[in-house]
Amino acid sequence: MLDAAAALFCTVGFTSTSTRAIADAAGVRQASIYHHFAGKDAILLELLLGTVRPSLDLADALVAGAEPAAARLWALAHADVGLLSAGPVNLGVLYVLPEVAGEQFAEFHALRSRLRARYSELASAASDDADDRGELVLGLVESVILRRRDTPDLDVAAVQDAVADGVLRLVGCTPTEVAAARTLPVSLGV
Amino acid sequence: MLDAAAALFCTVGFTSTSTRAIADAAGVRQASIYHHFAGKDAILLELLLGTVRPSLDLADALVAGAEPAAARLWALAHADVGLLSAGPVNLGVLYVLPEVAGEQFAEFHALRSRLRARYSELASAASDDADDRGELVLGLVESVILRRRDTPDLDVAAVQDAVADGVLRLVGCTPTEVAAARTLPVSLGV
DNA sequence: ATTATCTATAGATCTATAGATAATGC
DNA sequence: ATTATCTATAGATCTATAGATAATGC
Repeated sequence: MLDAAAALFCTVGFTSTSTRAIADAAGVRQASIYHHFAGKDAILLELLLGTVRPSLDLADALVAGAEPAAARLWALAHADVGLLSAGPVNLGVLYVLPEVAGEQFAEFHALRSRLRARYSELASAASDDADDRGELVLGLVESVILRRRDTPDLDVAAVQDAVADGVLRLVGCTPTEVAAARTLPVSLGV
Repeated sequence: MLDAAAALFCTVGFTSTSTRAIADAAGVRQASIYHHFAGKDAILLELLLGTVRPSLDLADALVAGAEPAAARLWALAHADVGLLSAGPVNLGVLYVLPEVAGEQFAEFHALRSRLRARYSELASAASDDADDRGELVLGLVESVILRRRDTPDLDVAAVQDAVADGVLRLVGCTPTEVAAARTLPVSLGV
């Protein structure tokens, strides 16, 4: 049911997807949706939480790590790009839906805020500059959402490397520092 | 009518906005919409084209410019962040709507493809590296869409500078080169 | 004459609930 | 006994068209 909804929300759109369409794709009757979810909003919330929670768990672990900050930031960006690029559908597009601005999705926004804070912490630790570049860095990572939309068949591994390297350049690392961070194994990374 | 639709599409959502809601906001009757537009899709297309055309015009002009590539890239990123941040509503969110993937919006996608190509040209010219970093650069620029969504009251001028600087770091410019590119006036820039 | 707007409406949805029936777990 | 599913439907939309009326341009 969640899988069916995810596929429809990401291709047809959230509001364009009727509860009947979800039910048909999931092989149940329309009314059965309401036994499991309060409504379409609840389905969307569950999908959103499912995408941000793994990122936040990893970010929490990496922030507490002992490796050089640049290496941890590289690992986080690399993993998040992987999460956003993986899966049969581009769930990231759901972040941007105007409908998601509503109060019903406060829990999702709270988690995403925490993820943003983790990026800021790592970016500051890895940067020589005083500016907070966490926003820029998260922006570059999440730009794979639009990128995947434009080019559905991305070379995921290549994009992961390119974005993670770009993140380090963005916070001010020199090419030498970037190369060092990539080769350094981060125990908790992916 | 377009303004009313823009505001509703960006806040309520595209499919959630009925032709009646647009008409009410514009102060006309629901049926009158159909005298000016074939339907809601046509309104959305017009809005999308209106956001990408100014960017593309400037990009075309800058690609043909004679200033150092880094300065031209900085100016383009700066201006595009301004365009995406300006205006009463965050029109950029419309780019990501699943509904926009359809064939009806081919003209928009064609223009956006050309803009992407311009970014690639400038990024290659400004970079010492062989990789095409145009995608990363455009991604960083467009990340202001999500950023504006999370923080509606951005300091536009500060974000413009921060993103444009970030773009140059992304293509491999040193801090000295970045500083040089910012101070150099680009005749066609904004 | 042309363009813009209006009223009224056909026809097609869509959400969410009520109430019945089947399946499952203790 | 509880959980999951079903059928049927009320009530509320929503889009797009037909046809009438007003405003505008030559």
